[in-house]
Amino acid sequence: MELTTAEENYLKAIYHLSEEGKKSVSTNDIATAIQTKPASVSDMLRKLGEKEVIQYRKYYGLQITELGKRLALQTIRKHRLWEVFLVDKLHFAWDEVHEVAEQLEHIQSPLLIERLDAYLNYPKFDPHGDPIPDEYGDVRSRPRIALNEMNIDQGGQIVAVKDSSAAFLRYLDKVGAYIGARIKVLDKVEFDGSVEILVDQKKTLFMSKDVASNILVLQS
Amino acid sequence: MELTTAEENYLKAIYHLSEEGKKSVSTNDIATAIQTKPASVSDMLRKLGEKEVIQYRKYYGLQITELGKRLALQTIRKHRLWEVFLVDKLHFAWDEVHEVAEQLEHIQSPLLIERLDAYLNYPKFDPHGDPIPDEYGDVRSRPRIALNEMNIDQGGQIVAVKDSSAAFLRYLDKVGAYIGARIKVLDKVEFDGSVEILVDQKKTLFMSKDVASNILVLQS
DNA sequence: ATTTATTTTTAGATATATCTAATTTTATTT
DNA sequence: AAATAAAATTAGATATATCTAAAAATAAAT
Repeated sequence: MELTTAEENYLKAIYHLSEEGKKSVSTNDIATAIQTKPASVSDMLRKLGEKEVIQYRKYYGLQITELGKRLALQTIRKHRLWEVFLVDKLHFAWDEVHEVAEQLEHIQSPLLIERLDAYLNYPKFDPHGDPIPDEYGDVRSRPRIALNEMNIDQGGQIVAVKDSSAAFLRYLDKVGAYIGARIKVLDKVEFDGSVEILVDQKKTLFMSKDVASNILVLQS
Repeated sequence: MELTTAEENYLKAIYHLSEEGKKSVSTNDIATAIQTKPASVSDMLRKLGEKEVIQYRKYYGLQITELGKRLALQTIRKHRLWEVFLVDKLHFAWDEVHEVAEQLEHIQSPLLIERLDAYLNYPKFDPHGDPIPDEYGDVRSRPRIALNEMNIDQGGQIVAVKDSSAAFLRYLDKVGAYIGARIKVLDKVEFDGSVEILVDQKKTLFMSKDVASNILVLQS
């Protein structure tokens, strides 16, 4: 089963929206996610339905099929592996990789991905801390918690960010709260939800609730 | 000027056929080279003519323009750099690379190609022995200069070291002056020949003359 | 339960890239 | 030079992917 680049992009968006715990994925949601118009989405949903990567009934909504999930995860796997390559090998910054990976993820060559995976040493997480599915679509996801929801004296490791906008990533980089940093919660201010944390056992950092709620931590 | 993937493929074929010393490139030749029908070629030639990458007069034939040559060479450069990557880094056999490189050559990202070039150590030939054009389409290599001989405000990219002892490489790695890093000379101290440089537009670095004179820079 | 608003879909256009079949132009032969 | 062959182009279709504007279906509000 072969998908076009456009179809892959739609399916990936549908997968992500489905995973976000929403009861159903709307045509409008997809249009927003993919920066297109609802009319185009309707058309594409019909096609994806015919290809049986989603179950689609007009006006009723859609559900991604097992086949669809498998294909979406393959694309996500490729995207994240390329991100690792760009950051680890080509010294791209976190916030520079997305656009390029969006293109690279559509390259068709199972051998290429197999070799790339090996070359990168079978990474389990991308530079944003998101898990990389294996070739069968399995993910080893660990339980993660938002930084602002941790208790005082609890420790852990920053593994991902919710908001991966360039501005936010630049900010994190600047204050030294990189993916992989070991942190510990020193204090929480009830009033505004801000937190004080210790980074790598040396630097203390104050963070607003807004910032902290966008940082995901693997508790230890 | 932006070309579509199809246009890039046609232009590349036209460039190759033109280089083969033939007096003129025929519609049929192109159709054969690109595995398509003459009717499709006629259509595309009109479009390429409008975009001024070729000079085209119906029934008379075509000639690739300077602009066309430049764009074709850029695509060829990308194709051959990816081939080097696939063979040198991912251990593809030389006869397995073509198909994948045909896809990779269309990825749009000047930064990616710049970094890839650096990562591969500025190869001059691909695995088939064909020369890799530089970013201007030239096959000749540009002059490199020792870092301590650059002028203030001049920028460039670290491309090699004279002294490649382990100790020196460790030092470079530690301060973040890796091969491929984009640098700019911020200041020079007359007294001892030391320099201050900006690395990747964020980190400033001081270097003694001894260190700087062992670093070779490709000026931009 | 009607009316109103929102969401979704369809109808009809546009743009790219391709094809087959028909036509036109150029080249070759007699 | 007229007839024939070859090459190149146009006309008209098809397929993908998108859009705007209109219509249809569902959801929300009075």
